[in-house]
Amino acid sequence: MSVTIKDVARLAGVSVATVSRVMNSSAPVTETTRTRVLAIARDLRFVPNGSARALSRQRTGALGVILPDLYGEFFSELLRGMDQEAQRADHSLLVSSSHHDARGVGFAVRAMRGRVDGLLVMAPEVAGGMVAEALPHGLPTVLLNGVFEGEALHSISVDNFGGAHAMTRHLLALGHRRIGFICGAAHNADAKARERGHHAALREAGVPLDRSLDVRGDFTEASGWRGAQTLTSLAEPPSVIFAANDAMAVGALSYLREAQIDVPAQVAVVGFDDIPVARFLNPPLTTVRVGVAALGARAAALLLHELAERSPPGNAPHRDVLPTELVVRGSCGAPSAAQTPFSSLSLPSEEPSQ
Amino acid sequence: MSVTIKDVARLAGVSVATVSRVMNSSAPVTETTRTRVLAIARDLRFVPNGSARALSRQRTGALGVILPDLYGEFFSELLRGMDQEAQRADHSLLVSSSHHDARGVGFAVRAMRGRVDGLLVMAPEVAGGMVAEALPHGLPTVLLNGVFEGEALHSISVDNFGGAHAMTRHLLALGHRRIGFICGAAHNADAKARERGHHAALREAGVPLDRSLDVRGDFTEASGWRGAQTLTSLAEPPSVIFAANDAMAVGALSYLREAQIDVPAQVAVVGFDDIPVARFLNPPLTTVRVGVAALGARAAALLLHELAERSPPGNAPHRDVLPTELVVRGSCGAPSAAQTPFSSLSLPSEEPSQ
DNA sequence: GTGACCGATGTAAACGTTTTCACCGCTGCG
DNA sequence: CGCAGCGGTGAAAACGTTTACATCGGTCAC
Repeated sequence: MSVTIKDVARLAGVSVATVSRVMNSSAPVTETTRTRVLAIARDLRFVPNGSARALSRQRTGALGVILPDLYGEFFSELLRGMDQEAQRADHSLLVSSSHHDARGVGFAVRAMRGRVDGLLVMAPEVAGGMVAEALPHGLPTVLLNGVFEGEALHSISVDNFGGAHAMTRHLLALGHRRIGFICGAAHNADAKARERGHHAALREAGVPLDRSLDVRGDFTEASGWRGAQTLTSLAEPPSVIFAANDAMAVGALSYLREAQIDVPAQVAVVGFDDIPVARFLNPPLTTVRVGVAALGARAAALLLHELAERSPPGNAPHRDVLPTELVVRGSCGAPSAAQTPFSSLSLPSEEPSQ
Repeated sequence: MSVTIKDVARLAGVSVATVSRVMNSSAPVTETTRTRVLAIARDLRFVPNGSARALSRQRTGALGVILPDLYGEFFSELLRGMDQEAQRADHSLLVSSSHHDARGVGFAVRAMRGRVDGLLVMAPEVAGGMVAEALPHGLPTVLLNGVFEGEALHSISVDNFGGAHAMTRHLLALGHRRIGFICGAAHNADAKARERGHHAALREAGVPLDRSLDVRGDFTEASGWRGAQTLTSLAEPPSVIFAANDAMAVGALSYLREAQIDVPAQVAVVGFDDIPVARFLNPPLTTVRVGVAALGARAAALLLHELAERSPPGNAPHRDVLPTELVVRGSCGAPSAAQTPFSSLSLPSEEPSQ
C-alpha cells in the first residue's frame, strides 16, 4: 500500500537499520549514504508509520485528553493551553469529549490505552476514585479540577473556594447585602466549591443566608438567562447577581438588557473564569480570573515532566492549586472599574485566524 | 511492564488467537472459554494496546485534525461538531493546532502519518496545492474552507460570498449607504471571499466603493475594537459596521460602548459566523449563521464515509459548499429584530458542564 | 606488531496485536 | 460410508518500526 522503510532501504541499497538511523540521527552514518538515503526518502515521500514507531519504542508522542464537553470558550481555552505545552515537547493531543459519568470516562480511558503516553482527565462530576479505578495500571495521569479522596493521582485545580470568597467579599465591600447566586450543576465539583466560598464569605460577614437567593444553573448561557429572570422576579430582588461562571453571566446580562434592567445601576452582575470574551462584554464583566489556558498548560507540563523523568512511579502525587485573581471591570458598579479592555490587561498575544 | 494479551492467554490456558477472538467477537468461541477469558482479562485489567492494534489491522480509529489556531469560540464549535461525528463512529480526534503557513501544515501532516485514518485540514491561509503536496500518498483528506485550484481533495466550505452578499443587501435595504467593513487577515481565504461578497452587493446596488470604509482586521476581538475606532473617527463615519466575523464584532461593540456611541441608534453593528455567544450580546448581534459545529460534523462525516467505503481512491472529489443564513437580531436596528435569544432559535441542545 | 577501540554497517529480535492457515472432531447429506 | 462443511482452536506470519548484538575495516597506543 504505502511506502515503508524497507522500500527506502532497498532502493538505497542499505539495510533498514541504516535508514532508521538516518531518519532519527540515532547513530553515525557516512555522509554519502546519509544524503543518498535522504534523497530516496524524499522522492518516495516516505514518512515513518506512527503506530509501528509507537509500538517499537514504547512511546506514542501523544497525550490523551478527556473532557466532559467541548461547548464554550472555557474548553477551547483549556485545549489551547494544553496544545501549546504539548507542542513544545513534540506531542499531540488525542481528544475525547462528552464524558460526564463514570462509565463514559472509563470507556474513554480504555480507548486510549497504548495510544497515548499519559492522560489529562477533567471530570468534575466524577469522583477521583472512579477515575483511578478505570485507569490502566501505570499510565501517568493528571486530574484536572477533580474530586479527591486521597487518590494517588497527580492533580491540578483552581482555587474555586478562594476566588468565590474574594468575589463575595468584594461585593460586600461595595455595600451589597442581597447577593443572588446562580450555581452550577448539582454534582459538579467546581460548582460546589464556588458555592461554598460564596457562603463562607457571607457567613463571615454576618450576612444571614437566604436560600431563595441561590438558584441552580448548569454553566450554560441559557441557564444564566433563566437564573437572572428568577432572581429579578423575587419579591425582594438582589442588588447583584453572582454567576458561578462567565457563560451564565453572559446569559444573565442578556436577560437583564432584555428586561430593560440597567447594569450595574439597577442590578450588578459578576462572573467567574474570565474567559476571553468577558472583557468585551457590555458592560465589561467583573469576574474571577482563572487563567484557563494556563491551567491546561500547567497540567500538560506536569504530565510531560512526569513522562520525562519517569521517576519512581509511585512517588508522592503532585497536587497543585492555581491561585485566582479578582478582576474588577464595569459590571459590578465599582467606581474604580477599568474603562477599556486594554487598560489593565494585555490582550492574548497569540495571532488567531479562522 | 503492562499486561498483554499473552498474559491473559497464558493464565486462561488458551492461545493468544482465542483471546483476540474473545475480545473482538471476531469468531465463534465456546461460551465456557469465553467467560473464562473475559474473567481473567478483567482481573488483570487487560486493555489491548492501541498501537499494536493499529499496526496489525491497518486502521487506527483516529482522525487527524489540523487547525490554524484554537483561540475563540469558532474553533471550539468546529471541534465539537467533529468530535460528535467521530465519536458516533468510534473514532477519536488527534488535534494539532497553530499551523498557519505551508511549512507548519506540512510538518503537522507528516507527524500524523500512520497515527490516523484520515485528515481534516483547515488552513485558510495555505493554498490547497501546498496541502496536497505535503500529504502522504493515499491518506484520505478533507479540506475545510480551503483554497482550491482543481485539487483532487475532498473539500467542504461555507458560502462566505453568499453570506456576506446577503448581509450587505440587508443593510442596504435598511437604508444604509455608508457601510464600514472590517476585513480579516490579508491572506485568509474566508476573509477574502467575505470581502468580495460585500463589494459585489455594493456594486450591484450602484453604491460607489469608498476604500476608506474598508479597514483591515485579523479576526480577533482586539482588531475589531481598533477597527471600530478607526471607522468612527472618519470625517464622514459609516452608519453601520460590518465585521467579517463575530469576534471582531464583539470587539467593535466593546469599543462603541466605551466611546458612548449607541448601538444601533448611532451606528449599527453586524458580524459573521453566529458563534454561540452572538445571541447573548448586548445588543444581540445580527450576523450570518454558518453552523460552525455543523461544518465540523459534516467534514468528519464525509471523511468517515470515505473511510468506510474505501471506494476507488481516485474518484471524483466531493466539494460541498454549506449555505449560510442571515440572522437578524437587535444590533442592526431592523424593526423586526427578535426580542429574546430564545424567541426565534432553539438553544444548543447539548448539556454543557464545566 | 598486536590488541583495543571506534565508526559504519547488517542481522535479527523485539514491540503487541490481528489474521491466515491448518487442524481436529463433529454432523449431516448424498 | 465418504466427504463436505462447520464450530472451535492453535501456530505462526504478518504489520513497520527500533535497537541490541555482531561484524568488519581501520587507526591508535603501547
